[in-house]
Amino acid sequence: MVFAADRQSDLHKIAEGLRPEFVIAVRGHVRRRPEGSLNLKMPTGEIEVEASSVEILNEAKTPPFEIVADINVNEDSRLKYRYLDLRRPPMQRNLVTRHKLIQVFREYFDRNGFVDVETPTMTRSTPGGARNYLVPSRVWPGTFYGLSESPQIFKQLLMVSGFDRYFQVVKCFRDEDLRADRQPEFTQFDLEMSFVQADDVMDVVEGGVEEAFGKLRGVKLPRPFPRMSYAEAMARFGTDKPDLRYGMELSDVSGALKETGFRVVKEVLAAGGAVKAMCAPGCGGYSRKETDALTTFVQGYGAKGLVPLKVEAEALAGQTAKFFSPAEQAALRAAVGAQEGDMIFMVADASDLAAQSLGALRMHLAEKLGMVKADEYRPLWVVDFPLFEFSKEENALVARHHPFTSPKDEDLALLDSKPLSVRAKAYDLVLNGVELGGGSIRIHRQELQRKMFTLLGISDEEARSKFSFLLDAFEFGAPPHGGIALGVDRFVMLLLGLDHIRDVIAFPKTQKAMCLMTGAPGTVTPRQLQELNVRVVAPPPKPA
RNA sequence: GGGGGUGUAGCUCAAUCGGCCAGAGCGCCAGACUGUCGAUCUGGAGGUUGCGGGUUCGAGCCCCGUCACCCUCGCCA
Repeated sequence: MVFAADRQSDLHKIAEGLRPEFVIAVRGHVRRRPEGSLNLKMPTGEIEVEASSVEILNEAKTPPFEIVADINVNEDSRLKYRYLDLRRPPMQRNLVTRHKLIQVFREYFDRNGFVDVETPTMTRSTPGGARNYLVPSRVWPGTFYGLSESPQIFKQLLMVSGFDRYFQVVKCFRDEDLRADRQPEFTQFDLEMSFVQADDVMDVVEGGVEEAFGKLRGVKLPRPFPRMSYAEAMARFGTDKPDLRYGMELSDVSGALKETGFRVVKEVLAAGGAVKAMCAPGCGGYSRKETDALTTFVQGYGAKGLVPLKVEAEALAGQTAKFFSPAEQAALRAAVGAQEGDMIFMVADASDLAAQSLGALRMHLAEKLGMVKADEYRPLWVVDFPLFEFSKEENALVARHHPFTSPKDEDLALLDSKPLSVRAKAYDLVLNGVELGGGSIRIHRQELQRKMFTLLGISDEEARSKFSFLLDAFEFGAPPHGGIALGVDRFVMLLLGLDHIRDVIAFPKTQKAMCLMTGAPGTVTPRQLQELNVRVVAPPPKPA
C-alpha cells in the first residue's frame, strides 16, 4: 500500500493515523513495484497498491497480543480474546482444514449412499458410560434431559427403520475430566450400516480416511489398513492404540527369568505377575539421575519400580545386574534385541500394569529420543477387544465398548463360563498412537441383548425402564448392523500435526471446562431456577 | 480426587544467599527520519510480582492457605 506523501497530503495524513487491526477501505491502482522495491520474501512482494482514497471503517484498540502467526502467549489470554486469536493465520488454517475435512467426509459418504439423519441432542440420561450433562425440564418438574454422549441408540433404531446407511456430523457431550485431546463437547463423524460385517464398516471408513488424507494432506495411506488384535497390541506395545512409527517393542521376559534369584522379580512371578522388557537404543550411558526420573515416570502409572540394565560388550551392568545369571542376561538381550550401548528397561508387576507402564515409557522415550517422524502416517485397526472388563469399583462386569456390542460368534459359548475371555466384534481406528474412532457390530437379537444385560448386572426391570424402546424395536425385525464414530477434532489435529484439541475448536473450554471468553458456566437468576423447579444447594464458586 | 509444572509491565522473560528505586526485549505513546516493509534513531508512559495470611529489620524469592492456566493418573460404556 502506497500513500504518496507529496501529491496527496490529505491521504497521507489519514494513512499516518492507521494502526494495527484498523478496518479500512482503500481504493487505488494495483501496480508492479518499481525495480529495487521488490520484496520476494512476501507473497505480495512484487506488487503494490497506489491508494487514491482511504477510509477508516473502524478503529481498533491495541490488541492484548500481536496478531501474528508465531506467538508465545498464555493460553488464558488466547482463550479470553479468542476472536483475536482466531485472526491469526495458523488458527484460520486450522478451522479451514476442519471445514474441508467435513466437506470431504460428507461428499464421500453421500456418494456411498449414506443418508444424513439428525438425532436428538437432548435425550434420556443413560446409565453407565460417560457422565451426562443434564438439562432440567420446565414442563416436567423434577425431571431432566441428558445431553447426548453419542447417538448410539438412535442410530441403531434408524437401522430398524430401514435407513441402511446413516451418517451424521454430530456434537457429543461428556461430563468427564479434560485432556489435551479431550473437550466436554466434541464432534463425531458417526455412521451405521445394516447387513454388514465388521470388514464392511472398516472398508468404507478406510475409503473416507484415505480420501481425506489424499485430498487434504497429499498423503497416500496404504490400503487396506493393517490390523492387530487387542491382545497383540497390549503385548507388543503396552497400549490398545499403538504408535507404529517407531520400534522399541515390549517383550515378555517372564519365561526367561522363571528361575531368577532377583527377589523382586521372583515374588512378582510367584504372584502371577509378569516381567516386561524393552530396549532403549543408545541409552546405555544414562546416569543414575536419568534412570531415576524414568522410574518416577513409570511409577506414575502405578508400577512399583523400573529395572535399568546397561548393555555392555560382555554382560549387563547396573545396580541389579548381579542378580541375573549369564544365561538370564543373554536371554534378556536376545528377547529385546539389545546391542552394546543400549539400555534395557524392565517392569515386573501385574501383567497389564507392567505392559501399560512400560508402554507409556516407550512413548516417552521415543519422544525424548526424537524417534517420532512427524510426517509419517501409520493407520491401524485394533480388533478383537474383550467384550467385558472387570470393574473393581463396581465389583462387576462392565461393557468395555458399550452394552450393545456383539460378542464374536466363536466366543458365544464362553459367555457364561469365561466372560472375560469373550472377544467383541469391535474395532478401533488408531493413527500414530491416537484413537481416531471406534465401533462395533451390534447385537440385533433381543435374546442376546437380554443376556448381555443380565451379565452386566442390569436387571430386567432396569433394562425395561431404560431401554424398553430398544428392546421393543428389536422385536420388529432388526437387521444385523454395525457402525463406527470418528473423532472429527482429533482427525483435524492429526491432519495438521497438532497436539491440542483446543487449536482445532473455535471456542474451546479450559481444563476445568470453563469458557474464558463468555464466562460459562455461570449462575442463573432465582426466577429461572424457580421455573425449572431446581434448588441450588452449593454456593457458587468464589471468583479468582 | 491424586501427581507435576506455571503465574513478575499489554506480551515474552530476567532479578545472585532473602538486601539499594523490581529490569530487558517486543508492543504502546510522542518526536525525528524513511521506497524494503518485524524499519531505524531519540524520548516517554506503563507494576497490588495471581490473591490472602505468616516468618523476618527487610519477601518476587522462605512457610501456610487459596485461585487460575497447562500436562498427567484415575475417569472418558
